[in-house]
Amino acid sequence: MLTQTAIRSGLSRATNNLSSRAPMLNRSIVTSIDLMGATMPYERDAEIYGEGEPADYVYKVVTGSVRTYKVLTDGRRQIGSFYLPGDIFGLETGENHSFSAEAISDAKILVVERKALLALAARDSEVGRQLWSMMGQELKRVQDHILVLIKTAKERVVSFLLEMAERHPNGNDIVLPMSRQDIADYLGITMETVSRTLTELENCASIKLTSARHIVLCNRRALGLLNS
Amino acid sequence: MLTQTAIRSGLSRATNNLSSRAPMLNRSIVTSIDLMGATMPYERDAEIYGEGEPADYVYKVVTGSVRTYKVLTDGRRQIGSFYLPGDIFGLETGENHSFSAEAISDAKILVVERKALLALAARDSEVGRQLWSMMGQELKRVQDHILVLIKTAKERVVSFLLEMAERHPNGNDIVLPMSRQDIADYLGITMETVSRTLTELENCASIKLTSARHIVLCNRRALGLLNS
DNA sequence: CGTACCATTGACGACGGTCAAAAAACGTGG
DNA sequence: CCACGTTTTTTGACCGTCGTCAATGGTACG
Repeated sequence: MLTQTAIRSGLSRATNNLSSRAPMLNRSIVTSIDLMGATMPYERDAEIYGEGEPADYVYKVVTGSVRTYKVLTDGRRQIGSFYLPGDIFGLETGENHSFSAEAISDAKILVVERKALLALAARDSEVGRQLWSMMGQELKRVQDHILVLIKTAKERVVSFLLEMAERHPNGNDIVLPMSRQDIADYLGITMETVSRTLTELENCASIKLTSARHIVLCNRRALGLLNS
Repeated sequence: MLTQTAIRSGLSRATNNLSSRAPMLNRSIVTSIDLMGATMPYERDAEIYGEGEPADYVYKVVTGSVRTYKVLTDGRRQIGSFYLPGDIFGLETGENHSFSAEAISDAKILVVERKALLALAARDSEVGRQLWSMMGQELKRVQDHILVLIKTAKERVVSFLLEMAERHPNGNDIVLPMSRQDIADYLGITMETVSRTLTELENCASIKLTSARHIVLCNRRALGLLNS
């Protein structure tokens, strides 16, 4: 696991690339982050940050993937989101992280100081707007998640597949970085139900399970109908 | 139902109270809104705004209460939040409302122009911070809602009761403005299950149903344990 | 080639949904 | 204030979906 100290020393190198006094107008957050951050490696299942820790850094997935989650008192785990390459996560409105974050697979993560980002936003109102809009996207994502959680098990799995296909570069082929248990904890159902539903979808020729982690959507029309 | 025109004419009176050029430093959003807005009456079940409509106004409950909701294609309704007197709602990051809003009971709602609020935020950085923090509260509320939706029916009802008690001024007495159906659509279960669970809680002496809409929490300790 | 780990499948039961009826609460007009 | 009709809530009976527990099958990695 990487220590906060390791992150700091990595950043001290990176932030030298970017004079914090130079004006940077009309530059998008996404490109700004790339210049401001340092890339850090995390291995499979490594914690990136824990729930309740100070949210001093903002993160962007370079390679690999990430899950954010909470664990209830009785041990049940709820996954809040999956983050794929290009996604930004860990940006909070409060002082502390409200979820924990872990690498799903070995991952390279760009780490940026939060205060550097906020300082940039203060100088460049365009960046401020983009921060606001990112919060909005996050809110929308969570609201959509709620709509998934009131559906039947089959609908949840279909929603998940369509969401993943949407976020995936290559059309109907999906390569899942996460385990069945991760999917289950994201959808609020059990691993067994996820597995059963997938084979059921395969039986009605809507999908093809090339391997456990590689799914092909064969009948998007049928999936759309099943999605509520 | 109130028209947009009616809102506008009400506001034209109100905004005259507040010169938009006068500096207003260190004033909280909540008090600012009170001065900037016009109070409008809505009767029971009246629509305040619809999903997808331009989010040109921000609202604050004066009396009565409000529900925000979405209706899925198959008719299922998901209630996003309940808003009680003092609560602010309808603030969006995007241009349009992502939920619909209705008065649960006859209500008086303070209506404020969004752009007036944003203009104020631009001049007064404290107000900007408060807007940011309100978004954060909204995000937290939705995230907590997700955690409720993965629990059992009994736990959901208990969570709901505790949430309402928390937001209520007077200790263990809860007066619910909303119907069983509203509660059900908020918790992702059926009306019947809500009702059954409440009588079950009454049978084990955790609550007392003085009337259908008036609930007394008798054994907070027991309820806390049931909340998982 | 063996050993974990992960995914699938099966059997069974419980929780909660559905449909229907009864009871209670509410509002309105006499 | 009461009688009546309407709406809301409660209760009952039944059944389907999904969770639980357990065994089997598959895959990756040393």
